[in-house]
Amino acid sequence: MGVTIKKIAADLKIAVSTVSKALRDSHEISQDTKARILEYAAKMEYTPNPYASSLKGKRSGNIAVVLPEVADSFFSSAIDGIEEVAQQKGYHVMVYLTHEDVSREQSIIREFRNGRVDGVLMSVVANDNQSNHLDELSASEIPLVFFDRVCEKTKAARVVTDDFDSGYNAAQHLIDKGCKRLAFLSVSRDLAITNQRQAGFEKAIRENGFDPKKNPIGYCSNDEASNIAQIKKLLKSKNRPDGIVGSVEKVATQTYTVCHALNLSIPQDVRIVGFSHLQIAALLNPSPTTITQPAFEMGKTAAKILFKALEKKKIDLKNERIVIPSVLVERNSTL
Amino acid sequence: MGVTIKKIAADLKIAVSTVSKALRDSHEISQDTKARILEYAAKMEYTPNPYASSLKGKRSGNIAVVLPEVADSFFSSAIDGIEEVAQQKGYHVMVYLTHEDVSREQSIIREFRNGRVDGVLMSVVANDNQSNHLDELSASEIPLVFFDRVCEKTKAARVVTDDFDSGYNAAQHLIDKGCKRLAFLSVSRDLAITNQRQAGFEKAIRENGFDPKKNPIGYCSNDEASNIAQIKKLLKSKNRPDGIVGSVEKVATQTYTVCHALNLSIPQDVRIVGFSHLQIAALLNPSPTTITQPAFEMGKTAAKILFKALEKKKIDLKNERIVIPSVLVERNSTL
DNA sequence: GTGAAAGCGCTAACAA
DNA sequence: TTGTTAGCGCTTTCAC
Repeated sequence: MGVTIKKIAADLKIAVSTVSKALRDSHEISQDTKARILEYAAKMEYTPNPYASSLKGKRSGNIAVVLPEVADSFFSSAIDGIEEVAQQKGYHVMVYLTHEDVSREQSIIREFRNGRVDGVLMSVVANDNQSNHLDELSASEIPLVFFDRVCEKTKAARVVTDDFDSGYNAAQHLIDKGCKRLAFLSVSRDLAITNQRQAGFEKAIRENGFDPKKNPIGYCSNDEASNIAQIKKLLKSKNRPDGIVGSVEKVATQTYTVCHALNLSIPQDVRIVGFSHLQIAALLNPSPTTITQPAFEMGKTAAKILFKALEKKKIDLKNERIVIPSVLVERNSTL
Repeated sequence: MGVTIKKIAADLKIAVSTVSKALRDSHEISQDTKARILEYAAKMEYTPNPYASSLKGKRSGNIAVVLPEVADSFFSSAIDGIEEVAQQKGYHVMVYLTHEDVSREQSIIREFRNGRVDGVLMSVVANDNQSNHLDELSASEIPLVFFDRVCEKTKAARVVTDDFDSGYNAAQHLIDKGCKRLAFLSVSRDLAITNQRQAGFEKAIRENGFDPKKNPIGYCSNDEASNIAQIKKLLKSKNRPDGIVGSVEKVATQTYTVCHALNLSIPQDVRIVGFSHLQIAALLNPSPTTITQPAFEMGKTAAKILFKALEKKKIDLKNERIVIPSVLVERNSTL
């Protein structure tokens, strides 16, 4: 092990409690001793053992970020924002990937019960209508903040984007550009955010007097091949849609792939709007019109809320709800 | 707090040590008591406090992954691979971002001195010729494994790709396609991997009888705007190169951006090969020929090596060196 | 086969 | 102002 308080105390022939207090800059300790201790500690490159103090009811200094995946520009940017705030606050970030698997999510969450982390930031898995594990966590003393993919049933702070409006805007944009037959590609009936986006989409459909039956909703999965097959089927159908809203980045890029494969030109044959956070959107062929989500900001904000809860134990943030708007960035896929 | 061993012992009116042993399936404990304890623990949803046992010389169960950034498909895939192995082994992954800043890297590493993590996986910052903090870590009992961006001076296990050969292949591929004047875009004079790639590039230049002076090496930075300006200057010069090797993903996409801005056609005016791990490469305009690095595999392998060291304390892996080859994927940027 | 007790590094009453 | 001591949850000798 490294240098401990005990060793410093022994070397300096003083009590451990004196050292402990000096290191925490207690007013009880004289300037002289404080200086002597601080200097020696610095010289010895003392670093406190975080887990020893966590045992004494203090914090471990670790927070958890639970995500469906990391190979998605939305989530990686969110991590970026979270890590930035955490580093600033002296906290450490643990990353967990659920790969859209509820049972993994459950076992991950359940491991948090005994002090591993002080707080949890999370985006839930799709296809999940179980929320016991989340409710349990929410009921514990460990603060929980949802970001992006929230679980509606569970009481917890949440940071989301304006999903309903974005879905509406995406559809309306396609209609404005002349599309007559839209399709919305969702990923799950159980995911609040895509349901919101879908609801916005449907509102635009109705407002424009379109027939909902002719403007279908497709449900994609976590399996690339089956998504491709499904989108292919959609785009080969007699009544092929001429405008598509991709509710998450993955289905938007998969739609691109299918269009390339079927030799459908974007935007001539099909116009596409995708929810996305791609840095390199401008380089795609053609560059996609996107609903660009404030991923970095959402991560940052979620982390800030969490730290607010961590710093002042009293605050109850369960009703906190922050909405950070997305932006429709027009590019060549909807010319 | 949650349920502790102490509580279980009290409830069952037995000694804490008995409970502890039963939970670790010690042979000292009778089947009966073991069963009774295990059942009760399960019922109470007992989860051990990981940090209490870490204090007793045991492991915390946490490993650190230190990266320059996460918004890069190479690093996010690497995290994916690392997290997969870690979850399997029951370890937890802490992510730290250095943003190419040595001082951040130093303070992050120095925080590892006192038990926060059991082991470290890392890709070093560019522009760093200081390695004291890495040497210190390497000398400590905390095992260290470099992946991708290694520090040559520091003794530690390393997992890399075949950088030299990949650089050579990239240049040779451009030459095969008819390029007469190449450029290599590096990111740092201090980064072993890009230096290796550059050395391979230079070998191809020499072997083909090209004049090194007319096939320049450019050094990009971490600042997007200045890179764009630099690449712009290169591509506007009288002796504009007709073939470019981008040594990391970022400079490759930046080169694309510049070509679009200057109305240079790829591959007619300039051919491009980029080191990259982009999932959606096929969708770019035009689709780029890439040196595709085995990011996921590298992460997995690095993690496996680390766990090998963690499980058997004796092993010294400082000389371990694993090379996982990259693959040149030909697409339309070098037609 | 079970239990009592010491101790990991640190904090916080309480005593001096 | 400084020191003594107990204890956080757990593991591990060593007694019984």
